[in-house]
Amino acid sequence: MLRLGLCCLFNQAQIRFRAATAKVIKKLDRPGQLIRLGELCLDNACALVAAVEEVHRLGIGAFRVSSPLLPLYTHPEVGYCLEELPNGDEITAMLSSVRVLKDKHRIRLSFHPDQFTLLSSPRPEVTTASLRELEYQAKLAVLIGADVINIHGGGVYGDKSSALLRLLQQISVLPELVRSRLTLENDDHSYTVKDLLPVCEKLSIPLIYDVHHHRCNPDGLTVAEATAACLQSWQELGREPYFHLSSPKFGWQGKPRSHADFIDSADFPIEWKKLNATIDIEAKAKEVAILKLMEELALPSWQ
DNA sequence: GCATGTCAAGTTGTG
DNA sequence: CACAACTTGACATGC
Repeated sequence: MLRLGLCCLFNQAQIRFRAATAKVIKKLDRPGQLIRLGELCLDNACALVAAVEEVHRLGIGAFRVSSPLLPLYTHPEVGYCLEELPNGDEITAMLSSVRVLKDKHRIRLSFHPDQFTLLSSPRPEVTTASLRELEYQAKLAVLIGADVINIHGGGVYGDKSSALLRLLQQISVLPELVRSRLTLENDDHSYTVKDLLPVCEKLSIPLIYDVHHHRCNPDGLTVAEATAACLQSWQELGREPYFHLSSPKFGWQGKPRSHADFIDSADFPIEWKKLNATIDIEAKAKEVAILKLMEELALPSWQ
């Protein structure tokens, strides 16, 4: 059976994740910082519990957790670990309850580190910071029971084959907690499914197939072929395949890259309908867009 | 209250 | 060269 996934935020439901800027946190002394950050973390852990409850209630089967769930965790100056926070135990307990709840409701959780997390950069400081971020997300993934940390290929730096070699090398030496969750996704201007497949195959890393990116940045493969490649990469690991879907904001003329509020059901690859898989829906209207798409395509509720 | 400017980070493409 | 886009606005500030 197919399950659709919500990305990070809600539209209608009153569930909000809090944020902080380093500039403001830096004005506090260290104990003050840890108190403030601890409050934000606990609020966000509570919001994540509410998020899992809410997607279950709506019949949505997956949720992408936003990267700054623990704000500024990996910041070079104000970064911290849970053990340092005065309410660290409480936060850890709340995150564990997310795991229990998502198991109970069979909700799949994932992470998608943002654009600064790259494993193909020739700059060591970029790689170091990316590793730190990936280790943070893996630690969080263990706590809440997320099985996916998904990244893009990153930059090309004028030479794609060298960049792919660096990507391959960096992934191959990742700590197991990260590597066992890491996935690669085709993006909309540099790395296609065709580019990433050899890396995925060599490393036994699954591929997340984003059909919208594929349509923006084609590689000669058909949607059916890219779908099959994605399926195989997951199924040989005995894991549930993962896809991304969105619709272009201004149609396919001009610049189709930014995401529309809703999904045009014509953009849904019909061959996906019969799969056992997760499809993250990237649409500005969030859960409202997912419910609309489920209705239009007569997809069953995930409960 | 509400409008507005700012926020850790990388890379690419557009105007 | 500046700036938007990327998976996503939220928060502090000033009126």
